[in-house]
Amino acid sequence: MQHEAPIKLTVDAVVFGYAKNDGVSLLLVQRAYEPFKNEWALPGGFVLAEEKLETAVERELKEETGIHVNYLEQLYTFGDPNRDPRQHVVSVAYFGLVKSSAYLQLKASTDASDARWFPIKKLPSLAFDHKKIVQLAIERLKMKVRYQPIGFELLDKKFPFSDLEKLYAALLDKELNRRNFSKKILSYGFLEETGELAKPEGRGRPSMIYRFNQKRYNELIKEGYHFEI
Amino acid sequence: MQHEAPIKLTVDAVVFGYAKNDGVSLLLVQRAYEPFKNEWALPGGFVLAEEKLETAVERELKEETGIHVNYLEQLYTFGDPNRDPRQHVVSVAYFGLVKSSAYLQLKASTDASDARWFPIKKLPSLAFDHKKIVQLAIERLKMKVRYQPIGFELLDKKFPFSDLEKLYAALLDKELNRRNFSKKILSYGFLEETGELAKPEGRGRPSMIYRFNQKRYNELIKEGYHFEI
DNA sequence: TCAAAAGTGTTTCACTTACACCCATGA
DNA sequence: TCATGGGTGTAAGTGAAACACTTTTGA
Repeated sequence: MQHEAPIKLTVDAVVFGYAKNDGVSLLLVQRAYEPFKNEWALPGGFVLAEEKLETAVERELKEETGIHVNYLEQLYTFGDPNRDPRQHVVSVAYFGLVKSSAYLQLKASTDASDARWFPIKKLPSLAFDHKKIVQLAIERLKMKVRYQPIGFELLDKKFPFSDLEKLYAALLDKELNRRNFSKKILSYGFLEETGELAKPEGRGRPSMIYRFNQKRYNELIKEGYHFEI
Repeated sequence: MQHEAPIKLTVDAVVFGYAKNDGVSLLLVQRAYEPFKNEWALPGGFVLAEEKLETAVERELKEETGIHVNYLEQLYTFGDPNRDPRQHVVSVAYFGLVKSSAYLQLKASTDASDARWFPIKKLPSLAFDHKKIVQLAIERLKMKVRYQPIGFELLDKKFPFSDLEKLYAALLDKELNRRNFSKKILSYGFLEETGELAKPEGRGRPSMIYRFNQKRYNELIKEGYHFEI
């Protein structure tokens, strides 16, 4: 057993963003070195000694993309001995979400650079086993959005109601009855009207602007409430 | 950075069993060495070079307890730098279930030895951060039992309907309306009557014996079915 | 023959679903 | 003034919850 290469530990981040035009998108970076040089991959890298896993993810995201996520949870740990051609590398994958504003920011600052958003319907081929990781993350996102208010992490603090509707339609991948969607989600009581109206784009009545009330949501959870779309 | 101790990787197994008298129980081992010598801990240990994580879990379980689980899924990865007093050890925790028969077997074979079942309502204090791991696993078990048929992994192939009822009452930690429970779970169609009757214990009408039809369940899942208690 | 445990029929109520209609805006 | 997108009221259908009753067993 002596002199065997020890198992290495990395983290990878599957970060989703949302914009009305692109739909749900995934943050990818282009690899600068072998293996898989020039291919697209998840942001991530080795965990430093004495470093927390979450810290490692946030550090790598900052370094490689400049992005700060406002939601982060652990996804799954991938440990197949040959997922990295060089040696046994175990990777703890995280699942992150950014608000629309951060989404647009990256788009502006790194145009033609090595970090980019890809709509999840048009993903390039990916390095390592990252395709598998991404698939799992997408499943998780689609499942989770149904019973936890993570949809709001993809929208700005204030958002037109119609955006929320479009986001859910995109995530659940089906058209939903407008009437029933609004009745249901408003009935929970954690959405607040701001009183503002969206400025109309093209024609049609402008949508009302809402805000997610995290405090109210936490109270409801304490009361044993359980929301589901 | 040279000469820093590399991060070590371990696996831990949170294995649950069920018996009518003890309720839901957790499999623990008594540590033979420092640190935490003689304290109770989750079965587990270091991942070998080129070893899959699941293989490592199953190997450690076999070595330390002789138990073979019939359900195993990854739970969470714990990576806090100081969760082990010796050095930075990252542990991938798994969540396992064994059927009643295996449960009773361990009870018989290792009586007064170093592996034992503890009812989850009467757990001893645990080594490392294992208490936290166990809490997460219990939450997962309670959540998951509501929308996935993992309850059957804790019962034998054939079981009296009343056992299923008691198991669910124990897991959900509330009394449930007998009439409605049976109507609901039987309506899904993945439970089969065997035609047998349980031999009565004490007085009262003997319960009918059922069997979980995994094939039928898989079909239902494919059809987009989604069960929930 | 009685208490205990298990099995079953039916009504009530709440919530989802579906449908229809009204309102505000730009072209 | 009309097409488009957004907001709202309500009837019909479906399924869970509650309740009451029957059956089978050992004491």
